[in-house]
Amino acid sequence: MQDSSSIFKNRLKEKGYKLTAQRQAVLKVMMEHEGEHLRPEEIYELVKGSYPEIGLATVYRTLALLNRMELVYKLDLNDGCSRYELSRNSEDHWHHHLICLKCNEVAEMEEDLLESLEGEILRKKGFVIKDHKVKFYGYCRKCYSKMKQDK
Amino acid sequence: MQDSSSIFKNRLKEKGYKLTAQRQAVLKVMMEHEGEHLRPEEIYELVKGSYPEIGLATVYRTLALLNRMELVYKLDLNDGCSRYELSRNSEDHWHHHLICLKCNEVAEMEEDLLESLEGEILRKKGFVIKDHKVKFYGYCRKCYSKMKQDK
DNA sequence: ATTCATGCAAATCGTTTGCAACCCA
DNA sequence: TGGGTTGCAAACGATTTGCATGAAT
Repeated sequence: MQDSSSIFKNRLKEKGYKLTAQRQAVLKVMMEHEGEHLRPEEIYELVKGSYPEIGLATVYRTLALLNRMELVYKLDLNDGCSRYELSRNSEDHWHHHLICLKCNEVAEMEEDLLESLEGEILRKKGFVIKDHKVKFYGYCRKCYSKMKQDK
Repeated sequence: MQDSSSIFKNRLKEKGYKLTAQRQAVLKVMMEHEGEHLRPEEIYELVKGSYPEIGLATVYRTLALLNRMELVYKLDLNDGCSRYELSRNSEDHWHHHLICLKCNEVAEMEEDLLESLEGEILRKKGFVIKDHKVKFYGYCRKCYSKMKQDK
């Protein structure tokens, strides 16, 4: 079993790309924040902790690279910017996000309850699914009970 | 049963907003292109057919207004811009999009196969779902059979 | 030594906003 | 008449790019 950073090294070598301190620093930040949905700007600030000279453009370029290598996952929560998170492993492509309309918190569901749906889509539409993104908008437990109370 | 433009007139009146030629022109374009996923820029060009003096900012403002009134639906296909489509009716919030990774065509699925999933999420997470957006990425029938052939 | 990567600043893209003129109710 | 609405241009925020320098192989 390999961790993200050794996978990264291997894939860089494969493609003839270089392993730089900046690239390692970005990946390290992503690994230290597994499960979070970070904006490029935030990642930039965090990386500056261990590598102060880094430029924002490099962060963008590195995130795009990590995304192509499936080490991070790019997501769009419809809040005007893109967000990145470490992928748990490259096999799992299930990302269910529960977005609270009240407090804007983003919770996750890992479960792949959509599998039966994929079979149905293949049968009905002949469409072969490789990935999906699912977002649910609503009210989280906390906000929902507060809303009932206030009423 | 009311059509979109009479709903629009009523809701504008309700809120003390005004019915202008520009607003009518934008809605007309959206109605003439039901089922399509148009970019604001495209909508702008189309509206100029019947209303050449219109400004792009007005198109944006009108689309935001129509979206708030649930007469159009804003979607994000992760291609770097937002897209709008006429909503069939304000009750249905199910928008399943099948996005082909080969030809980029966007097909739709209307069916609300996710309903049982919503019950489960409520039970497990206490999260009350008001809306959801589901995107499936893969290969459409046409591209998939072409790929098998070419191989 | 070569080639790729970086930092910076300028450029770009989609979108929003300030404002004076305009026009529906 | 008066307040919402428009068109224009300028402002905006996120992201990308050109380029000379710097670093990894």
